[in-house]
Amino acid sequence: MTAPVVFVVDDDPSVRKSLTRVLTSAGYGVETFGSAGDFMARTPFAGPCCVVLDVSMPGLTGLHLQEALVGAGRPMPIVFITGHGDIPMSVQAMKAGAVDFLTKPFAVTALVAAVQRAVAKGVKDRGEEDRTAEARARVARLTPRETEVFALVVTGMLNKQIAGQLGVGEKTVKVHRARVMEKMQAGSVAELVRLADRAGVMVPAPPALPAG
Amino acid sequence: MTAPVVFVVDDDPSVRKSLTRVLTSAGYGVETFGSAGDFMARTPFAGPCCVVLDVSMPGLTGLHLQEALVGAGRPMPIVFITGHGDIPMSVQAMKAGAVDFLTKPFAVTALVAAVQRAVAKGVKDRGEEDRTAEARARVARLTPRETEVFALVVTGMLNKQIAGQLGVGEKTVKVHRARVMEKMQAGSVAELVRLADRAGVMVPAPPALPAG
DNA sequence: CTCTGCCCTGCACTAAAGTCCAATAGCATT
DNA sequence: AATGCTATTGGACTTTAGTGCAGGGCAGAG
Repeated sequence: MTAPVVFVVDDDPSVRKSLTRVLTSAGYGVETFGSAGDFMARTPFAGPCCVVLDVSMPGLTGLHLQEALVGAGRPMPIVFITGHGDIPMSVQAMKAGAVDFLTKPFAVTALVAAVQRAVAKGVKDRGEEDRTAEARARVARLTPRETEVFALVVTGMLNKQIAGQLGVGEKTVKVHRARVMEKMQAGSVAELVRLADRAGVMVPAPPALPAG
Repeated sequence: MTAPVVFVVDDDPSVRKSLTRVLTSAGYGVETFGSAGDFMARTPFAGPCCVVLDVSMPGLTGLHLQEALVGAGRPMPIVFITGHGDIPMSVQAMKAGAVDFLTKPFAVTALVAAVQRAVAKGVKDRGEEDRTAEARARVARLTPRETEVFALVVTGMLNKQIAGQLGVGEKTVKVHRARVMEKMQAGSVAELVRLADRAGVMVPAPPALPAG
């Protein structure tokens, strides 16, 4: 059981030092960075973690780093700290998903509490993402036809109806369906439906009828 | 097609007047209130709407009103405006779900844009809530036994397994199951699963085996 | 050309789910 | 006692889903 890691990003060495002391004594692992760029260069961390970030820094600001992390598909829970922030800045940060936005001087307990919430959120979000990614990965292994059948099955349609919709025999649907269950590693329709919803599977538009 | 309504809550009559002018010309219906209490007393509005709220008011503040609305099970999207706010205040508001937090003086376009986002969010959230409430209402109509069967069906278990789990005959399960489908107005297992997930149905703990 | 992957299908059969009709029984309310 | 809701089950039967084995066609890679 490794302790959660807090990444401190601040251009002021004395702030880094004091935050390190506080967070370490609170039981967290701590890594410090002097600029947003330095942090972005770090290898993505897989375990429980969060970022404590100074909003105003030379070069990439904290808000920019926040955007960059999201843009890089590497979203992380962020606790902002600032000495000279303003309301629009804090609002933007919160809109972009920040966990908290503290102004100096702040109580140590407030920071630790925020970090704790951030780590918890990170773990939760990571779990969600992982499961969604796994579901999508499985969907990606389906052949085009299997994907179509999959989408219709989770609609609740009968094999017969699916067959009609796709213009193939019912038997064919059964075969595809069996493969879908296997590839999606679903033991039941219920599981299949949940996997579909998680992966965001959409029903394909039904083809125009050839004529009544 | 009625226009969305914006509820303006501000203790300053001149602000109410100018906001009314701006929002009306932007195509919104507007109702103004001089205090949080006045607004709480209003009959809940069913259509698309949002609140434009001054944070600092005598009596109940904007932040308190925000809490009160949530506490009353009547959450509404809120756009805060303030002349003398601070960062902690804005952060608290955003954490509590505010759509935006504008400081005076603000651009009219910024307000209108925020209101538009708020109304959109309100419509979306309302829809979600309605559907969840509907699902729960249906679940509430189930008898205890039906509820158990329901919970197990959406797990993906076979009738035979459910029968074993509940200690009844497979036939009995079929009967309950049919009633569940009817009462839940589900046309397929897929729909049933989605209703269950939306209503937050949990699987009951399996009874201890009588002995291996 | 062969091999492989994808798509389509038929037949036969088992298992599971859904649908009627009908009946018994406990429990609570009226 | 009568009525109504819930829970339970049986029997008979139809419809679906799932499985195994068999085949065919088509297109791209080697």
